[in-house]
Amino acid sequence: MDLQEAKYKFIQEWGVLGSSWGINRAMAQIHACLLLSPDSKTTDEVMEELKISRGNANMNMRALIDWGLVFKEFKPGERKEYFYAEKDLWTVMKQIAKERRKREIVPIRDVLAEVSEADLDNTAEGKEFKKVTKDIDSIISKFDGLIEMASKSDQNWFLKMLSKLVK
Amino acid sequence: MDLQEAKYKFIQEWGVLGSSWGINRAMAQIHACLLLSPDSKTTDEVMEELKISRGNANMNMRALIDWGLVFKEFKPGERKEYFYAEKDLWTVMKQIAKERRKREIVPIRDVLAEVSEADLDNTAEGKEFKKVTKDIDSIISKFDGLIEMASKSDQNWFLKMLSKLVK
DNA sequence: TTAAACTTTCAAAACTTTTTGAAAATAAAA
DNA sequence: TTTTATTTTCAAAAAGTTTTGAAAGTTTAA
Repeated sequence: MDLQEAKYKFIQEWGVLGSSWGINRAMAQIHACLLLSPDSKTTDEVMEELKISRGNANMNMRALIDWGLVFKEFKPGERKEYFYAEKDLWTVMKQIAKERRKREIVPIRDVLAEVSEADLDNTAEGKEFKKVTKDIDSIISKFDGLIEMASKSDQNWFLKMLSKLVK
Repeated sequence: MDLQEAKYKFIQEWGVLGSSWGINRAMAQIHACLLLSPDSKTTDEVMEELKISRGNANMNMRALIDWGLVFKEFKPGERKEYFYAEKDLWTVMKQIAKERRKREIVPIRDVLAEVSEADLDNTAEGKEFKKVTKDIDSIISKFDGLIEMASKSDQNWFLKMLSKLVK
């Protein structure tokens, strides 16, 4: 297997993985493509490498910038914009965690807080509802705390902790 | 807010959350519906509560059984099948982690192992490829180890650890 | 200015996933 | 048996998502 083939395989699989995490295929593939590239790339280069349209490339590149995973760069004497990915994987993980926290944890916790105010009667159903939602909130709040800690910690804190834990 | 309204809100939001985790809305909603119910429910009851078709209910109920999150029950003298959800959230989390490991971690690790065999030349691109894929595998292998540990541990091990960690 | 290079937008098309519902299969009762 | 209750399947429809590409917008250079 040569580099081109290896790159192709990895990019494809990164796209598949992205899809099962609610990130669209093109976005994940652009991310993989930039991650693997030693230099920053233009929209045209990405379009060419992934065989996608300009609109698609532009849209998802901007989503990646929005997620804090990709940055723009301007080269002197060049009119085109260049893009490069955050390479430190600890930082990448932190960014993704932060972003998902905002999109997923905050909304569900809001709903949990809202329904905890509900005026439930003392039926079996009411009790079960209270118990289950309380349990869920307790777990989610732990993850939330973990993400907050991770966001603030500067080193590879979480990864180092994981290493120790897993041995 | 009364119980019905609170249940409705929670079920809807659980469906939304599921979607961004690659679990389809109906499957997540059925799960929520059974989680909240003190008793097991028939397909018809679930169809009625969530306003979904028989085919949809049947299909997703079976997917939940497949994931090990829901079980069938037969009641004496009754022909209908009853379904109930695993209520212990630690067990639910373990099951989900196991299932996702199989579907996501294993395939990407297979590809990473495959491409690590690639015969890369000593270019900047080749070096970057090696570095990035090695980094990713190292992180994924830590998560993989964590999930394996969690699957084997019987108590609320992970949640307790999280509690200590987060304070 | 104007023209050229480039980026952004967005409606329509292509594609993917989910849902429906009726028919087929299965199981239990009469 | 035959009938009835129930579950399963699956093709087609609906819904949702992603992608395209051409037109509009923006920026820079001449």
